[in-house]
Amino acid sequence: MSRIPGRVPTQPPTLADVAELAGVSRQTVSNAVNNPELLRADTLVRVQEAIEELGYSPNRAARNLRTRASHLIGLRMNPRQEFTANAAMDRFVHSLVETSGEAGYHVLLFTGAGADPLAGYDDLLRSTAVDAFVVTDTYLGNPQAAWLRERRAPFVAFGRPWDDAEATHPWVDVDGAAGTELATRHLLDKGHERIAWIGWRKDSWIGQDRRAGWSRALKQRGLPTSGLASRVEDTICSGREASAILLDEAQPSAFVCASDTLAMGVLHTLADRGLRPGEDVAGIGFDDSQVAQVVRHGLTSVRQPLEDVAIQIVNALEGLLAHPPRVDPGILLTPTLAVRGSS
Amino acid sequence: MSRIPGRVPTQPPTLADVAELAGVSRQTVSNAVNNPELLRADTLVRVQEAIEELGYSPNRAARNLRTRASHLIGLRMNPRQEFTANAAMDRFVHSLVETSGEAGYHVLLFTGAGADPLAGYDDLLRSTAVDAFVVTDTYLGNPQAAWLRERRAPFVAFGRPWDDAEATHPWVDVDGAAGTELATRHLLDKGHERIAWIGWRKDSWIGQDRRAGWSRALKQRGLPTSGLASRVEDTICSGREASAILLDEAQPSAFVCASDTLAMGVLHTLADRGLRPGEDVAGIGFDDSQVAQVVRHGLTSVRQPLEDVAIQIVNALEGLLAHPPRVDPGILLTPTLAVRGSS
DNA sequence: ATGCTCGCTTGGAACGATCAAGCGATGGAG
DNA sequence: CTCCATCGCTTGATCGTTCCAAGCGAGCAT
Repeated sequence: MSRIPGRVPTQPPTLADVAELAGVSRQTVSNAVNNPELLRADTLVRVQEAIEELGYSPNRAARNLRTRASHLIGLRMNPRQEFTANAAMDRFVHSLVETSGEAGYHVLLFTGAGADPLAGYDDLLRSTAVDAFVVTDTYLGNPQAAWLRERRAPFVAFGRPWDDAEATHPWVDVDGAAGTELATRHLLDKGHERIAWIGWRKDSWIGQDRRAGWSRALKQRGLPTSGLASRVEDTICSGREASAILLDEAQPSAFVCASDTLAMGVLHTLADRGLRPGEDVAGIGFDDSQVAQVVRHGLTSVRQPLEDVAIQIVNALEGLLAHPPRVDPGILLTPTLAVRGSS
Repeated sequence: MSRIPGRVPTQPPTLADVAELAGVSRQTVSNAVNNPELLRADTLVRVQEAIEELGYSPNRAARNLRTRASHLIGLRMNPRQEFTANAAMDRFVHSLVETSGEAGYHVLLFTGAGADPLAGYDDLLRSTAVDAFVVTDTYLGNPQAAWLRERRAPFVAFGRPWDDAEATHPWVDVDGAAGTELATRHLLDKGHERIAWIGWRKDSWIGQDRRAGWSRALKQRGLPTSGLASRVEDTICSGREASAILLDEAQPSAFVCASDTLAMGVLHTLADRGLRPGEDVAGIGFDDSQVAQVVRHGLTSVRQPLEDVAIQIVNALEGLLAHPPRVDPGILLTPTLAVRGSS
């Protein structure tokens, strides 16, 4: 059945409209869109012309209903913390949207309204609104992972399953230790021998990982680490205090930090004491945030390859959603070092 | 028709399943979900129990197909520019996701792949994937606005229709002039009399708007503006150079800038010359980016009420999508001043 | 000439929800 | 007692697409 002739063109054209115009059946139009190789060349051209002429595009809802797929990927926005790790997030979302767009997927943002972080997932999952999730907040173990697996919801994690080596879901992560090792080596090459670490408390997996790179690099050269490490909250203030104490008690000539925030604290301390960053004392941060780029003289920082992370995540997602599904193994990517004036 | 008895529970429950369990018809279940007031109290309870027991949630695709609505709002991510105005964007997206979530809408991100910024809109529109758009990149006029209107696509703009006073679409914007006026007054109250402006080139509507607030505040007190204004690119380097020249030629005691980026340039110049920000020379930025918050002593900055912007935008969207549609007039919100050490 | 396969096309039936009309029971008014 | 409106729920049709199985003409071998 086609549109009533005198109908206003408010309604978008349907498959049937295209079929009528091209003089073929609905199924043929559907094949022209989804399996063009099934059609004879001349028929295909005719149908494509009709599609072009009407400006037809398949109705997403109808297609989703029939195929039980939405081509949407759910991404939960972490509760907004004014500064921590957020810098990287923005870049990551950008990359993810672009990469998944090329693969025919769109990104659906949502928030876990209030206390229960699973509420948002549950709703989208049960209403079959998304095909899969990208889970990013895996910094403290990840309760979602077990929950999602239990519900057989396809998902890929940005972040290792730290506390669960047996986890079977695909994941992509950045090798934080490799990043801080890179940073520490860079300082060693510049002649520094007393290199301090300012990081997070022990219960942070990511923090422990990043710290490991620093100590590994030093130990490899037979240099000391004891007395040169500090564990604090991820605030500028903490970084500032920690660096002041370390300077007094251990006289390091350089700092490697678990975040740009902490590194900014170091820069503040240097300024307090009239020390020139990069000349008197060096400092390196982590995440290559906007701050690192615009601060005076620039802050050397470990940069996560978020574009590559997004590519790998989308790739893993395509695997999960393929027929039959393919579960990729975890992938660990190596960060780079953005060298600026502070080192 | 219900599920085949022996079927595995892989398939989510449908309306029909709930209906069977509750001993009512499909339509009654539908009403229980969408128009509960139509049911007798005891029936409603019975249906709700069945819904609860099965963990039922309406299938989005089916509902979308029937109601011709997706409850999705399209938001185009601007092509990533490493720093400009991006800071605010992140905060805005957060607020938008949260606010629209409360109104029952989700945010769908997409990118205009490549050159044609309209391609992404067109695709989503024709496939009826989204109900409406939020348009943010209206800084240089907005070609999308005319295009979307022509296609009768509902949309709300974050940003005034500068070049088209006759535009009929709803919009929400922040009064940039009020913000810079606030900043300038703040400096005047501190005793400054020679206050310089560093802004963008004339072809930027937003830049002109922000500049107007500075000159208005000065003229109101009978203070001079000539020779105190500079127009440059939005980079730190430009801000640094412009402020150096202004200091030499016009001896201002304070700067108001069109962006945090430019203000950072000012801070760099002050540091170059051994001047203390906030004590010797004051500086104020715009956007209250992360940088403003973490730079040493802090950078005073005009803060856009992005949470309120999001609320108003969602409100206008709800109007557009209501039956009958309601087209709200444009809304102009007033920013606040985040006072820090630089002033 | 017959039968069979092959390649493309065709009508019918889902997918799971909502809309519009219908229908029996109840109750108040005439 | 009849009529009709109202209430509360049920029934059939429909949204636009893809899947399924059948149709059908042409080509080829027997």
